[in-house]
Amino acid sequence: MTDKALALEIGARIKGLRLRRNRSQQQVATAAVVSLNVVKALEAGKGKLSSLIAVLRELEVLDDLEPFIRVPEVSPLELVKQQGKRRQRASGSREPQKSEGPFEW
Amino acid sequence: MTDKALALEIGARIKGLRLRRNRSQQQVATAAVVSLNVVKALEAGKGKLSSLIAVLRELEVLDDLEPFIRVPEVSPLELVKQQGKRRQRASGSREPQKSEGPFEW
DNA sequence: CTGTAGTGTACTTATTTAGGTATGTTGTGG
DNA sequence: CCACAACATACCTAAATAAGTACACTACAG
Repeated sequence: MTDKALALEIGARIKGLRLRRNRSQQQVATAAVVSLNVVKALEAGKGKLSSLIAVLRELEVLDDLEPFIRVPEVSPLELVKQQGKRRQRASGSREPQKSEGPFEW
Repeated sequence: MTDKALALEIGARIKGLRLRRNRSQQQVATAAVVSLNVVKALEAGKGKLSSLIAVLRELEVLDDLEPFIRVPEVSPLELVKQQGKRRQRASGSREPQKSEGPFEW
């Protein structure tokens, strides 16, 4: 699925949620404190991240995004194994940009 | 949690995912076919929806968004009960938008 | 400790989005 | 069938983002 197609899917989902609640674009826009154009744009797969958040909050579906937000907690015990230091920057290799790097664990 | 705070959380999540894979902002930007500035913006909670999708795809976490995309399927049986018609517009109430409570002088 | 890649901040210009408004089409209730 | 709210499309101006480039700071490998 292309990026564009996914954006359209998200827009369709927003529209579906809105209709399920039987609310007009104008009502949602007003409640989310954005313009009517913003709601139309989002339902067309366009717009800013901040606009998306505002509308999703109004539609009360922000919880569905938490599985993404959630960070796999690392126990304090694991932190010790990591010497209590978390990576703040990438690389670590002195060889500059080796574009493709396998992701092993 | 405010919209702004949530946007920052998402940005932090993106950065965390990137570092977990030990990839630089430039590497992710190039792979996602966006500019370095876009990755920086996203990690700061800003940017467009299309940019977010491109970067999340590159980080291979688009699957985490599916629980949101997923539409609660309605069985064909339920469709019959709904007379096979799905709402295409909101309202249904003949009472127009009661914009603001009565305006008193 | 040192050199440097990675990152944050900042600026310019091009493109996109936001807000406001206007007009035409159509789903829907009555 | 009819009236009208809901929606789509379009245009304008302002604001924000995207892309490119530059520079200062610092985590971190050696």
